Amino acid sequence: MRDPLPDFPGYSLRRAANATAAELSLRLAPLELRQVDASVLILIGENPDVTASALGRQLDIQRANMVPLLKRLEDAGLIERNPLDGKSQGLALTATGKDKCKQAQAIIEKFEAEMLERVPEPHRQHLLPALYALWQ
Amino acid sequence: MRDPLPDFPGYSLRRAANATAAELSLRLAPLELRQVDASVLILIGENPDVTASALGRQLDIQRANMVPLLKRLEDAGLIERNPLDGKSQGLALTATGKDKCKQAQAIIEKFEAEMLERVPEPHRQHLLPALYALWQ
DNA sequence: TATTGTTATACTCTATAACTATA
DNA sequence: TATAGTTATAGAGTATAACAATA
Repeated sequence: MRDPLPDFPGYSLRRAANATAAELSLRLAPLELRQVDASVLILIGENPDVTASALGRQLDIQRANMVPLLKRLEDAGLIERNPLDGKSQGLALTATGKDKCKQAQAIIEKFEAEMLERVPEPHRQHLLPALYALWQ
Repeated sequence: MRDPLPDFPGYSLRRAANATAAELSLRLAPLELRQVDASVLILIGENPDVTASALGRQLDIQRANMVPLLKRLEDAGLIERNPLDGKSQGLALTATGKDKCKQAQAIIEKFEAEMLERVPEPHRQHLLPALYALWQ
């Protein structure tokens, strides 16, 4: 079939994102974590006592949608909430959460490395800076 | 906030894809087309008498999900169906569809050019080949 | 036996509006 | 007055299973 679409960087960007996201999801499935769960765990791990609102802003997730997401992580025993003042609550990883987060990071780092290996050498080092420029 | 995520190519890939897709959607909105609608119109334009199933395979869209998509385009008067045999139907652009497709292509090409301009010069030419390697 | 087009449905993800309580 | 957390809900987008008709 004649298909001019893959020559559009925007189209290939979407297809590449879909393909890699699908694969990472499969690899995280044994941990019973979605990608966004792993992202949240990593951010909480790096920023103890971060609030749900701040996480949402950083990850481009609406406050309202953080509620069920954090509830799932809390119900799974991975995070805990500590009141900072009367209205804010700081998030932190539990011991189980820290362990799960480490496992997720190992999977992600392996995945990222393998992903980069698929990119032909001359282009490899340019991928991250190019992508970065498109959303930062 | 400490955030190691943007240094993961896979994460930046997803963020870049989301950001650019959101912008292209805004630009296509005046035509009352979604991105996938534009993709379908372009493919039909390049491949007269293509079938719904073949389109789905090319675009990674399930047969079942092509039905409401094509119905919308047909109801909008952009495509028409011609029986190829007893069970397959060839798709083609109507005159209105050809016009709409041209407008969409103009918007997309302008968008793609502006998107590439945002990528610093030394990285620009490497983006498409790098992305291509990740999903093809 | 495989494929096309289709229906129905469920599930996830996301967006929006509204409400309360507090800073 | 702005912000944090929450609830409820609606809309996309996608996945799955099943079916009839035809190749």
